[in-house]
Amino acid sequence: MAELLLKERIKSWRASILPKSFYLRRTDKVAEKLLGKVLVRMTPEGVISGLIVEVEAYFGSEDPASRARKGGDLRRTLYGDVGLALVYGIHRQWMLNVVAHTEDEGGAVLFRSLEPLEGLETMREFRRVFKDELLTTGPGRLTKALGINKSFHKKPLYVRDHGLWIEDRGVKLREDEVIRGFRVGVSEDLPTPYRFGVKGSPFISRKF
DNA sequence: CGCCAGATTGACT
DNA sequence: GTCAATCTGGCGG
Repeated sequence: MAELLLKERIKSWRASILPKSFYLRRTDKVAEKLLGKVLVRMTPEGVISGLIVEVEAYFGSEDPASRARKGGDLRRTLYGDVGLALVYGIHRQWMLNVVAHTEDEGGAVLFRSLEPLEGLETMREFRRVFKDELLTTGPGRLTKALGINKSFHKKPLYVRDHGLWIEDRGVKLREDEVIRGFRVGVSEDLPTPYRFGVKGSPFISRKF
């Protein structure tokens, strides 16, 4: 299969931040639409960014793998305002999600893998690895590479104020360039696959 | 405060 | 392939 690098398709003059309304629709639809968008982090060291090549959709309490099942703040956040970051820790890694769902529903999209775009030197510093394929391929790896931690929890990603946002730089994916699979690492999944990836990207975290 | 499950990673056989 | 490090959040007491 031919390798697909999304950075070669960037039309940077069209860069625009994704508005809050982008996240107010079915969680799986948002997940699919996030592929090819750019996750941007502004740090004192400069801009760090990556193209989104792999995501997963998680729903509300009816989803056996959803953190909504846990109750507490995670559940409240999943059912709350869309467009906010949802950050939580597991096995000493930070997981980055964005809250996305229709009215009265709960749901969020997990960022699983990026194609590194800007600030690779800083990423290597944060990650302490030197192979580009290992910088941002995995949910725990990408948060570390971008310097994302719990302080971003519940921060809106549709404004630049907090140094973390998502942009559209005009990268378009055809329907046949998106692959689906079952979610990674969950003990109990739904009968429908809710993992989405860019077909042919060398920056997918694990084989579909 | 203690217990425990967990959307992972990296080291090692 | 196996496996454990090491930490967060929720919940019971």
